[in-house]
Amino acid sequence: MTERLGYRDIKREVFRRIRNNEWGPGTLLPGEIELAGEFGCARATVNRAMQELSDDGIIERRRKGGSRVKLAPVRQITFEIPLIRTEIESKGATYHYELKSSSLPKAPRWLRARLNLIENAQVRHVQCLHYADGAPYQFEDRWINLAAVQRASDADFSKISPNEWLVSEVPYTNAEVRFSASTTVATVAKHLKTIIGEPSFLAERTTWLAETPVTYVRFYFARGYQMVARY
Amino acid sequence: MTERLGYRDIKREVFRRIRNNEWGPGTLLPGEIELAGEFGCARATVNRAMQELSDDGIIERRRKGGSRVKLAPVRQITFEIPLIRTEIESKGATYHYELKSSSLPKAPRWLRARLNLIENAQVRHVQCLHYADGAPYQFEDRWINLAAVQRASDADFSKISPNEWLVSEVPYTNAEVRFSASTTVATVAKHLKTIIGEPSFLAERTTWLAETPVTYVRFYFARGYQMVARY
DNA sequence: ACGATTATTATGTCTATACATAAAAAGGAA
DNA sequence: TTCCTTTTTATGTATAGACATAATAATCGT
Repeated sequence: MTERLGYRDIKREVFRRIRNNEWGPGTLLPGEIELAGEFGCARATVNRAMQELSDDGIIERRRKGGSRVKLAPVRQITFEIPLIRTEIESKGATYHYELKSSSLPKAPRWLRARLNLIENAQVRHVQCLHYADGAPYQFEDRWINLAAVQRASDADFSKISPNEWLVSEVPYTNAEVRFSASTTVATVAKHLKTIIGEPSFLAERTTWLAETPVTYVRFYFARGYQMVARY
Repeated sequence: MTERLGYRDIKREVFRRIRNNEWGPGTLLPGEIELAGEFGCARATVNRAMQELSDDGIIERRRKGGSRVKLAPVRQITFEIPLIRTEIESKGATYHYELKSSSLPKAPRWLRARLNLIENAQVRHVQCLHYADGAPYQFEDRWINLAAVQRASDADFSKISPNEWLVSEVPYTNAEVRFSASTTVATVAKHLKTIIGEPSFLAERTTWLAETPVTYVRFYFARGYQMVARY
């Protein structure tokens, strides 16, 4: 008696054939009913396997057209974006946080443009530093739109970072992230204890709650930082 | 008569309640049977919705424990990594490619260590440049393990980039990608026409076909490059 | 030959039912 | 109490059957 196959087995086997070039790029794959016959399972089981392969960007599926192996594998990388604290602690390092400055200015013009704020809009501006094993790891330069998160005006960021505070206050947001290589400027160099002019990995994030702009933040990483992903 | 609800509707509605803080972080959600009752559909339909919310990192599910809203929304960013040519052309720019150097050296020590190659392993080393609207866009510095891809030894990279050639030769691979901010060195500056010492966005990719190391490549991006993602 | 209509077909999704499995909860022995 | 075993339960997965839907293929009238 043969083993009973689950959708994972089928997914694995179909992927194996694709990887071994038994089914090369562009090949029209057997239909779900045919595969179900071969593997001795229900069509729904094959369907789930193929659906996931499609989600993973391995195959392309069209009604009536059938499934075929993707020609140009527009492969996708997925990065998990944890809290800085989690990231540091998961490396086995000790996390430590320090508030550097905090103010309630009117939003400067460039920020108003970026977040689409009205003139005279008030924001909270916070700068802070995240340490790993006592060494500066990331400098956070954040602007919070008070019209979106009123409680941010009197929140105490000396113990908890604005990052973590916001996650607990406004958990589910849309965001745009930009990664780039920047030149370290004096203010950042002072905190990260790096040299002015050196390359620094920069992550910028703009966040909305539905349509309302919530926050814009720049994360400057210490020298040598690498963002890693596997797929 | 009420509309018939599909798993997308249920997923949307559950997510809406989470976002509106009706179900805050950590909340234990109703069980699948209960939700199926509320929405008037089969448990399998609710199951699919919840499964996807779990994949998206919105909720956490455990057998017997039930589903709960994630405390720290470890949301994930997905970058699409198209071919450079596709990336450039999708911006409406004209793509142009130029081979800069090509050789068949023995793998240097650092590469052997990285790809876990035997001593005296032969590799193909290719340097080339990708242009957008005539301006240097990305410098590609690639090493191909000939033991994994023999045809790479006499492939002609003067017309087609090693990137595209490899995609058609070795379709589905595992890869590790590292992004960082690097200092522009002389050789790269010469090709990208930037200044030595300037920050440059660097992407490194190591690729395996099953267990066999296939290629290691460095992509140096021109000044001002940003990698963008939304979620 | 050509355009419009109709038939066919592979995937998309839902349902009801069943059993599997991990993990919490309850119970029992020491 | 503490540790071990048993029960319970929510999710995980498989199945057969049904209908929906999009897109191709076939047909038909001109």
